[in-house]
Order: sequence, then structure tokens, then C-alpha cells
Amino acid sequence: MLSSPEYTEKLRKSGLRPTQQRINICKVLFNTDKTFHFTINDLVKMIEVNTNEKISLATIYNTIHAFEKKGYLKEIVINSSQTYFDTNTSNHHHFFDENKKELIDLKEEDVEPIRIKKIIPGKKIKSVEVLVKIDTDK
Amino acid sequence: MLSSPEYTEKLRKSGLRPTQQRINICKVLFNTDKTFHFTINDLVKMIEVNTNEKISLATIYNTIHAFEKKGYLKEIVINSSQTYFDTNTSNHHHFFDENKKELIDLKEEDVEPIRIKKIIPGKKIKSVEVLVKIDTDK
DNA sequence: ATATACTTTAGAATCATTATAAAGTATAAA
DNA sequence: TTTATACTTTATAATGATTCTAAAGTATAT
Repeated sequence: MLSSPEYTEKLRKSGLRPTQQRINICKVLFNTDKTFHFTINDLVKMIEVNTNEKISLATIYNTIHAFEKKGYLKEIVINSSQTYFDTNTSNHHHFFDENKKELIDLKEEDVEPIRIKKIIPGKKIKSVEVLVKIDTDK
Repeated sequence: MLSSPEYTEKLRKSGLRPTQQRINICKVLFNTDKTFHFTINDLVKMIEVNTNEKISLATIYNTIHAFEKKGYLKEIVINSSQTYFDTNTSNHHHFFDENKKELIDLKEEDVEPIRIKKIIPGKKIKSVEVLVKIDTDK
């Protein structure tokens, strides 16, 4: 939870000019201790509700991608129709509730370490993502 | 590897009328012991090369979705703008080569069993998908 | 104060996928 | 075999998330 001048600093440090738009997006995304999942569409609505300024869609996309590149956000892949982002950038996996269409974090300790025994020469593992689909038990 | 009358039977058994288009798509997808990954775009090209008949894009989408629903194909989700399908419907995971944009099967024995320690009351695990992103080691 | 590189923006473009609705076909029953 | 009907295919239009464009605006170093 950072105040406006702190977002300014954070942005500047990572080579992003602290514009009003970026600071506002920071506030919407990071002004809480809780992390959460969102789509661009969700974010547009949150910006509407939480700030008075309007930010163009193109800027929202640009900013989210910039933040992702800087490691402030993680992209989560569930289905191909929409991209989800996660403000929790720690190493963790997800449940996806097929019924509620809702993502739930699995903390690192919720999943035993994934061991990949296959090696491809000349290739390095960049990430390991586990998606556990769940549904009503009946 | 089935012959044409066998695809006819297979289709009929699953409640799909054995049309020429569906039989041709079966041939392209299942006339080999090897399983493989493909996008709709790949499939369009394969149909062009392997059959003389033209199949409309709409039919290709319809058929692939019907086959997926019947369990003859699995959809694989990657953070990409395109949907991949797998003719290997057994329980397995994937490497995704970010460089070549290519999927590689991880056999069941290539990944140690995934243990999920978190339980959500009233919910049941439907699937566990692991996607390991790899890239050039340098 | 100013030059310059970086940003924002509205609107157009892209592109995979889905919807539409008319023509064609498989199938069961007569 | 004919016919009725439900299922399929098809070309084409529509959709919708995302990216592109290029002009106007802004932060920042000098």
C-alpha cells in the first residue's frame, strides 16, 4: 500500500515516467494489501468507480503490459477468450472454479514442488504453471 | 488408425452423422499412430494437402468442437492468441517452446504426481494442467 | 525555457472465432 | 423408394478482445 509519491518513485525507478494515468492505475491495483485477479474489462470498471479521470483503453493496455514486463503483474492463462492478470506476482498456482468462473490462489505451500524429469537440450525452463480446474462435487 | 468405414461407425456411435467432411477430418487427425498438436489454421492447411475436397472454415470449427466434446480431442490453453488442440487425449502435460511457439508432450512419467494440499469444501478437482514454458538456454 | 523522447489518445485495423440463415444431406418411417 | 425431418454445411456477416496509427500532449534533462 503506497501513497501517490511512492508510486511516482516506483515508476521512475523502473524507467516508466510517472504519468497521472499510470499513478491512477497503480492506485487501483496496488492500494490494498489483498491481491486479486482481473481482466482488462474489470480494470476499466474499477478505474471508472475509483477515479474521476478517464483513461483510454489503449493506455490501459499499454500500462498493463508495461507493468507485466516490469514484474508488477502476472498474466494467467485460463481460456483463450480473455486474458486474466494477477496482482500477486509471487510463485503460486491456481484453482479455477468452472462453476463460478472464478480464480482462487493456491499458495506455494498448497502444492508440492513440481518435478519435471524431462530435459530438452539447449532449452531452459522459464515457468511452470499449474491450473487446477474444480467444480461442484456431486 | 481406422479406415473410412470405421470412422463412419465411430461417428455414428457417438451420435454424429458420418458426413464426408467429418470423415475427412478424422482421416487427417487420426490416420496415424502419432498424436500431434495443431491450431485450426494448421488443420486447414493439412486438409488442403491431404484431401481434395474443400471444407468451409465454419464446418472445421464445428467439427473440432464436436470432437472435443466427444473426447476425441483436448484443448490446450497457452498464453497465445490461438487455441491449440491435441489428438493425444491421455492424461499428460506440456512444454511450450516460447521460441518456436511449439508444444511438446510431457508423458505422465515425465512429471512427478502433482499433489494439491488445499481442499475447497463442496468442490472436486476436475483436471490438473501443467504448462512448462521453455526457451533457448543462454 | 526548450528540445526531445516518451505517453496518451481516439479511432481504425486485425484476426480468431462465432452467428446467421439458406441450401444440402443423412436417416427413419411410410 | 419416397418423403419428412432433423441434422449439417456453407458463405458471409458479425463479434469482440487486442493492437496499430499517427497526431497531440507531457515529463525531463540540459
